[in-house]
Amino acid sequence: MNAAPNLAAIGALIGHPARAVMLEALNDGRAWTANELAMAAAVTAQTASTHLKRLVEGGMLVVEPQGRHRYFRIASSEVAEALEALEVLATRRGARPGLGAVRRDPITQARTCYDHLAGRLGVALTESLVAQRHLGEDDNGYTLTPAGARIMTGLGIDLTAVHQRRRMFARKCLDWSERRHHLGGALGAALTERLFELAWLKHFPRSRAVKVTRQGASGLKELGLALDPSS
Amino acid sequence: MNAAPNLAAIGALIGHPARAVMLEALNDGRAWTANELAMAAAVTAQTASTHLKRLVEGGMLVVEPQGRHRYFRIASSEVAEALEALEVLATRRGARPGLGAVRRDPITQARTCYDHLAGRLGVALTESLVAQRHLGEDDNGYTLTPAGARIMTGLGIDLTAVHQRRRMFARKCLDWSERRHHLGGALGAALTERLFELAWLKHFPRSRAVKVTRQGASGLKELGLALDPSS
DNA sequence: TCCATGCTTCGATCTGGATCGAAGTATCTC
DNA sequence: GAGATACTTCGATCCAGATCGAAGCATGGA
Repeated sequence: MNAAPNLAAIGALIGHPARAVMLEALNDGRAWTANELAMAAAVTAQTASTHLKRLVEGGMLVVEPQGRHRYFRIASSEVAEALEALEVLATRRGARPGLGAVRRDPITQARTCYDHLAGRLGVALTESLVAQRHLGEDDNGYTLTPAGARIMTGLGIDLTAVHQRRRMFARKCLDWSERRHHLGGALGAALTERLFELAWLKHFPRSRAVKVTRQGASGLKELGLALDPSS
Repeated sequence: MNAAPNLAAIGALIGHPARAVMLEALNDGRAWTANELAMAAAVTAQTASTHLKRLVEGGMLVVEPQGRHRYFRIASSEVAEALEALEVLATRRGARPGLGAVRRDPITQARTCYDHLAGRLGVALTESLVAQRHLGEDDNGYTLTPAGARIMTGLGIDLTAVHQRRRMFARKCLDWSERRHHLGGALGAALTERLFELAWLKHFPRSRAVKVTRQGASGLKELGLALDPSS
């Protein structure tokens, strides 16, 4: 049994500029309409339609009709993880944020990587949680300390439900813009979701980029969590 | 900063049939010559040459000249992990081994997935190590028990060196042919390498497929490790 | 040194897939 | 019901990239 034909097919799905833009946009974890994706990719509605059809048939996206609108989103966390792995490679070969430069670009500052927080903010929060000993590190990723469990529960996160999800609990996720780790896995997703629910985070319009709200900044400060990575 | 152009470029590298065959072949962890890869992909040497050049420039492969021969191999474990993540997706959408059928295909039986053992054998050994309590499981992957450490050390594996590698120690790696986990990470790689060194495993010629030698079967049996997954 | 082999480069040919104008279908709003 | 909007399908056009024959360069062996 040879996997190469299907590997090539998946690669080809990702390997076209318009489709890559769409996948990137959808990696904010939200659902987008066909029209929004056409505009994001700077193609006509009919071109977007054929691309989206291929992405759905290829298992990368799922579509939900709501009246005249068709909402597309990434099909699974497996798809997101594969895109993430490719992004790490893509950044290694592409232009990378200068080492010394402080980038002000909203995407590198803070963004959602499907369902968890990435960018400078993602790295900062993660490292802060480690420094405060809310997160430990073991051979395979992060662990949650008793103090960390109290913080999460205090924020309203149901840790039992998080443990029961069929994915890694607390993954060390290599951040493509920072080349350091941010918290992924079920815990990273739960924390990020909760911070959005609390309105401590919100999205820039039509973007993966994320900003910390005023109440978020003060809430995170109270927890002793930093908004900038240590140097 | 938008990552889509580079994402599309990486996808396109993988997304061509001849190149996908080459990447698949190289995922056995060995180095192949340009001619061997041309034959694997059923293209002429000149076509292979242009493809290989693109894969090297794209950071997927590295090349080492040895006299007239040029040996290509996968550039890093990050590349291998990205390919693996895509393979999981690719199998989900492609023809999948029938549930009830017992596949005799050497690739699904046992193969190397870059640097660790996969397929039925990889899953069997992993589950056996878990059943014998040589491996534990935690939130993020596998852990090595004291009994497991004795086994590994007894086999000649330097666990200190394994711990120092900059990658996950003992990863739960979803096997694309079995839809169950096999042992990946630095430990999976070290164990597999050692089993080849001991001549307990050997490759089918020019293939990712792996066979257990007679001494391997008896050595593994002595350790109480199964060659077939439990049902 | 000559011949064989491995590999790369060059240039011409071909094709698969992206693209968009036009048209059609479905849903929404007044 | 009419008009607007969202989206899909159809068909013609175009082009980027794959392909291989030919030629050239590098290495190995007799």
